Amino acid sequence: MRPPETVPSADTKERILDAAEVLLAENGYEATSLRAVTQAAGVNLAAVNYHFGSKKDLLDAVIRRVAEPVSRSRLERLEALEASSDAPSVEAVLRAFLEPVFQHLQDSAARGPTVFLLLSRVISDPDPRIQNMLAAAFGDVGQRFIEHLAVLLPHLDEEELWWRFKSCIGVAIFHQSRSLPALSILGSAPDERNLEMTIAFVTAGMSAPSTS
Amino acid sequence: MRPPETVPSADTKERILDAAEVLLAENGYEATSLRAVTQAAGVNLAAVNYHFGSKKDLLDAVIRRVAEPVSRSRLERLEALEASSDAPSVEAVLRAFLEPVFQHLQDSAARGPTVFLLLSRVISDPDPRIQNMLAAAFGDVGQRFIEHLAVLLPHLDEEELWWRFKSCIGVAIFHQSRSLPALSILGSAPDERNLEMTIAFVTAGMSAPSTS
DNA sequence: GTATGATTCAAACGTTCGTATGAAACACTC
DNA sequence: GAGTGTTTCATACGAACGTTTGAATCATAC
Repeated sequence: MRPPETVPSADTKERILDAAEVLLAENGYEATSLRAVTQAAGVNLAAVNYHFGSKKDLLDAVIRRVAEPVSRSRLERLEALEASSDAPSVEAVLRAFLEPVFQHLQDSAARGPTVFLLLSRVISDPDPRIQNMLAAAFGDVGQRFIEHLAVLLPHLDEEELWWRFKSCIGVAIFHQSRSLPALSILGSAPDERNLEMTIAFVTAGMSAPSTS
Repeated sequence: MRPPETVPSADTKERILDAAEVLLAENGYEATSLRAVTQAAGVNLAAVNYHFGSKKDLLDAVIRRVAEPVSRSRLERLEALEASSDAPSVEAVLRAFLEPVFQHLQDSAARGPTVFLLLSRVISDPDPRIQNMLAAAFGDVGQRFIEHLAVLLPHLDEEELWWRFKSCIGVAIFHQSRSLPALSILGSAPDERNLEMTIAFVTAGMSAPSTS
């Protein structure tokens, strides 16, 4: 029988999630062994399969835990824009999309710089199982943002609108990755400047004249 | 003794490279086994270690073979711009950077859409060995382009210039990946339109007002 | 305190991996 | 055609992997 007032072994589950988040981000999915995760979490090897079912299900849980607060914050900001009387600017919409990422980065800074490094690793994985996880975790919110951008940028055909929105995501993801460290030699910029530079770039890109 | 007019077993080496390029792009480095590569290439398992030394060295060879024609074409176009009498536009420089990628895509279309999918997989790998491969394969050329952009965009401090150039790479890479297929539902656009949409986006982003 | 279900644990299973080995097959020179 | 260096081949090795198992431990209810 499960007493409803206590979640059984929430501690073990969370320690596994914490360790898995860091190690999956550092090494990627395939190169992260459950032995390394359970050792870092200080739990038994079998605990992963007991609590999550499989390695893939653990990845799914990690992604969901990261995505949920970001998606919620994005929606809140978008609804705040909708509540305003006049139409928002492109920059305001993109800011509502990007700021929650940086905010989550700062909130979890103690856990290390690995929160969205994980997404930069898994997002390029063509495995349909993983792409479905991402679509389930972020897809609905992305759709909402595209609908708003379509109103603000009516001169773009659907194809170019989606292409540009995907470009915005690519920029944000790429900067959270550890790609091309040679291009990040100066990379000690505070998160706030990184956010402003990103918004300036993608706002200009979004607002460029149509190619059609 | 090696007769200089024939490269010994160039056929086996190239068949391994062809198969490895596709499989590494599809599945990533860790999830690609040498058994799958050698079976797809129709050669013996031991041929990889004989011809390349190790799995990492095979990846290195694959990256180099992809990077070399692109880097050479990029440099040629940049030097053509330098030879011109008047200063090139930002768009012209970015076009010199991006067009060789799309050209290589079309040239190797018969091998499948996997040429740069590979790069989108390995570029997010924090493994220093892999990042060093990429830096060796692309770094010098990137440095040359940054120097040109610095002249054309003197109002950007060094940090923002590098950030924006990295953003351009992020956009190009992300679109070559298979990330977020839901955002590519219309993705039957011809390569040429994809190139023009990319150039429009990154030219506007590069030319945005400075945030400092 | 005893019974019951949830959780943890050490140990093992079968599989797959990258790599190494030594003999066979080949290409070439003299 | 004997000799030499190169390439291929079947096979094996040790290690690491995800997962399973069954007993031990814990927490709770009666």
